[in-house]
Amino acid sequence: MDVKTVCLGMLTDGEASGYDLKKHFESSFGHFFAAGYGSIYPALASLSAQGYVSCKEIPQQGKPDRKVYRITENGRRRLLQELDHPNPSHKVRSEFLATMCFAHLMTPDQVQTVLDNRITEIDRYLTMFDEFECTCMEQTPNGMHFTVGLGRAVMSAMKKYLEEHGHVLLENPQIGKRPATG
Amino acid sequence: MDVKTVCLGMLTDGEASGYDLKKHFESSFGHFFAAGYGSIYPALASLSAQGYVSCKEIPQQGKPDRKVYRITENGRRRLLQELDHPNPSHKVRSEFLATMCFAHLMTPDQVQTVLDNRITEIDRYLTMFDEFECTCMEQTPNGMHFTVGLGRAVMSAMKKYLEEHGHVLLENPQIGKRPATG
DNA sequence: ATATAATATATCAATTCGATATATGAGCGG
DNA sequence: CCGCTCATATATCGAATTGATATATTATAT
Repeated sequence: MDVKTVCLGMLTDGEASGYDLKKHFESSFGHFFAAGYGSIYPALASLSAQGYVSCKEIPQQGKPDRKVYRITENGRRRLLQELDHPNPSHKVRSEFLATMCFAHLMTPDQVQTVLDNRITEIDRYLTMFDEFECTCMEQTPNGMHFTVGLGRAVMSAMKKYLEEHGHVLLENPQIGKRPATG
Repeated sequence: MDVKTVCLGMLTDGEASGYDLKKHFESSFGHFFAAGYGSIYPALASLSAQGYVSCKEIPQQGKPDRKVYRITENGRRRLLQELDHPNPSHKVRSEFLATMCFAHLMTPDQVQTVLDNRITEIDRYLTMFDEFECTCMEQTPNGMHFTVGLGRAVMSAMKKYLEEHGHVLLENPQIGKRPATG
């Protein structure tokens, strides 16, 4: 399950350009599967070369031609194959938590700032989730509601934990400790 | 904050080889910052070339020489610089959630298997967290306890959500739906 | 006896990230 | 009306990362 497969899945909802897909990656998929142009455009080119999507070029003045992609029957079959994996991964890459591991090397002010900013970001996500539920259509698949709900549950738990336990990182600041490790 | 910086941080706890660091990445850091040999060894080589760590080669018979790295004063300064970023990222890359977005294209059996396997994996993490708290020393920095606690809070919330809402993905299976998108 | 796991380092192709380049129209403030 | 930012739209590129594989030996389990 790479960017290619997620693009393919998004195209089951109807034809779209790379630019359109990027907006999906930013909004509904943003909290668990980010992708930039540097991944999306090569993905679409590759899918097209493999015959999993067809491409319709719509000329525009000023802007580059708009390339609209549509999933093919082969693409649909390929997607079902990719979805048939029993144990898909769920990975976190957190510079935030990595930073907090070394809070004892930072000043309390630095730590507090990082904690505050994380909570602000979580609030941004929670707002985004609310907006999604307000603006989405009835035919929006269950899976989208499910992932947004899970995002909300996880983000809320994280916020609560930060508010309740963040203070332990501010206690006994020990900068410059460990004068002789060996 | 890349693998290089995290390695540098780990080395503030004492000297270690790439192999040793890999074990840290698998255990205490595993749930929020995974890294494989393909990242760790080049990172250590680069840190060494930049003078942020020193390297002591210990010959061994049979196995390759054990290379033990130690953080230098320059490295310590560099680490503090890297830690001085107010808004470190926290990113999720979830093939699991991406798959669940397309649950309506899968059979209920397939979806159930994926959900079950995710819960099993969460339980593995929760066990790992318990073991960490049992086996860690008194001088273990607050930050490590904090990140493990946050991991536990987040994983528990996720498990609860899966148990309470997973069933919505099994309702109205609509495989082969959308016969004419255009 | 055979297979697997642990110790230990290293490389490589494929993938992804993050920034940048290009080109234009719309809207807004000074 | 000039300049600024934002939105539209595609594309590339170096750097970082992933995941697999190679090598070599000993210890443990089947």
